[in-house]
Amino acid sequence: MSTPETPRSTYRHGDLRQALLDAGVEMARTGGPDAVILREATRRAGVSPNAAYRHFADREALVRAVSDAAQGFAADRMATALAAIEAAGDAASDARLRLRAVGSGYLRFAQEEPGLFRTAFSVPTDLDEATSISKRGVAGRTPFETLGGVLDELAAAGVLPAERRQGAELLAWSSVHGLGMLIIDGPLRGLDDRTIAFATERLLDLVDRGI
Amino acid sequence: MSTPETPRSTYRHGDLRQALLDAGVEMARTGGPDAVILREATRRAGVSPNAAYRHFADREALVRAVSDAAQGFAADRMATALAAIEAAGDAASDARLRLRAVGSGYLRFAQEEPGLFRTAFSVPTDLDEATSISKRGVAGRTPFETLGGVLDELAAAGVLPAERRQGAELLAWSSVHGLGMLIIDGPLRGLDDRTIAFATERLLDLVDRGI
DNA sequence: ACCTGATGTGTACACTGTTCACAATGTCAC
DNA sequence: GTGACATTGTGAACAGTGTACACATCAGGT
Repeated sequence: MSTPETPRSTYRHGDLRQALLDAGVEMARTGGPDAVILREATRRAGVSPNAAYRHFADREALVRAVSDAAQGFAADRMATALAAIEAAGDAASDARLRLRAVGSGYLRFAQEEPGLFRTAFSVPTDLDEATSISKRGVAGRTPFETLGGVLDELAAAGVLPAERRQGAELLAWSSVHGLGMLIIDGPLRGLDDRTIAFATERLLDLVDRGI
Repeated sequence: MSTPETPRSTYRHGDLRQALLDAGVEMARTGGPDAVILREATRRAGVSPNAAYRHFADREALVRAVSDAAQGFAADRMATALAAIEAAGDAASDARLRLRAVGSGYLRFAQEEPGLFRTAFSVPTDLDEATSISKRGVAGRTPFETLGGVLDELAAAGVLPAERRQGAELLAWSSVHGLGMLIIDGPLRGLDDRTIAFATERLLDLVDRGI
């Protein structure tokens, strides 16, 4: 598991940065940000420990890069959840369904990939970086932008009063994010899937009523 | 800062467990759970590194103890916020005000003591331990119990429909907790106090409408 | 063919958590 | 009292971590 694929004949690695990032993602997947360990990443890449410093200033920089990648994965999960919704009813109820989809995609990601979720969302980042390219999923949007898009739809459909649109990301995100954290390593940890699914539905109800 | 108070003449320390816990709390206050470092705690207590193992199985056990203590502090903050509310109106609006107080106490704690907040609420604990004695504040209640009490008042006053009372802790807690995490080291980190206060009020509005 | 910058290596240091054998002390039965 | 025993603290040691410094190796432009 921690052995390099092949001893590598060339002096240069080729794409060490990416290799370190990939290794970091795998470690984060199993143990969250604290499990991202620099030396182990270099070991998996089949390279000496210090080689990492040619690509990342320090361990924290690596963890941040992993965090960005993890946010991209989260964005993907949200996007697929969105794509699964077929528009049928009027614009208003469609928009509401889509907000729910975003929330449940986010929470499913938390449940299925707790390590990556924690790495994505509990590593310090500033708000002005919430739209940075490195956090984008394959669809080209960050989680923050994905949520924002759905809120725009809600506002356009008249469900969300215009004066409440600004900053609404914050509220929706807070609620859902909080449940995610509590499920992962808060007091709700280890509850069975049915209970979690139920809690998710009720939380989405709350947001739907309160937003 | 990291030197023992006095070189200690007796072989026995006297109350090493508490001394280690206190040191741990101070470290957590400045840097969160990761900053709780076992050797440093023993250093501050003026004792050899291994002495800690007579009182805590390993570092994780120490961190958990610090986490419990931090939850006690959070409970205190919530209790004082509650105490500041003077009952004036009818039972219904009183109960709603008290729920807001609990939420804003929780969030104030997050803002003023981010390190302790993270230590309190992002260290794995099971739900059945949410009422453990070690997490109690000076008023004798854990944060979970404090919230539960106010929700009982809401239900009694008829604001919260009885069929929605069960599990309501989860919803309220999730929302507020999420905002706390986002403020501390999520994308909202470093926002000014006014913005945070505004976000808090809006989030409490959401909970008030949606619970 | 050389120079230069980029990338990887080797050695080394301070620090961490943790284990093992051992020392000092309190406590309790007799 | 006086041992025996359990409790609590010590010392030396080990593996593992992040990181700095000097050095080696190479790719590409002149």
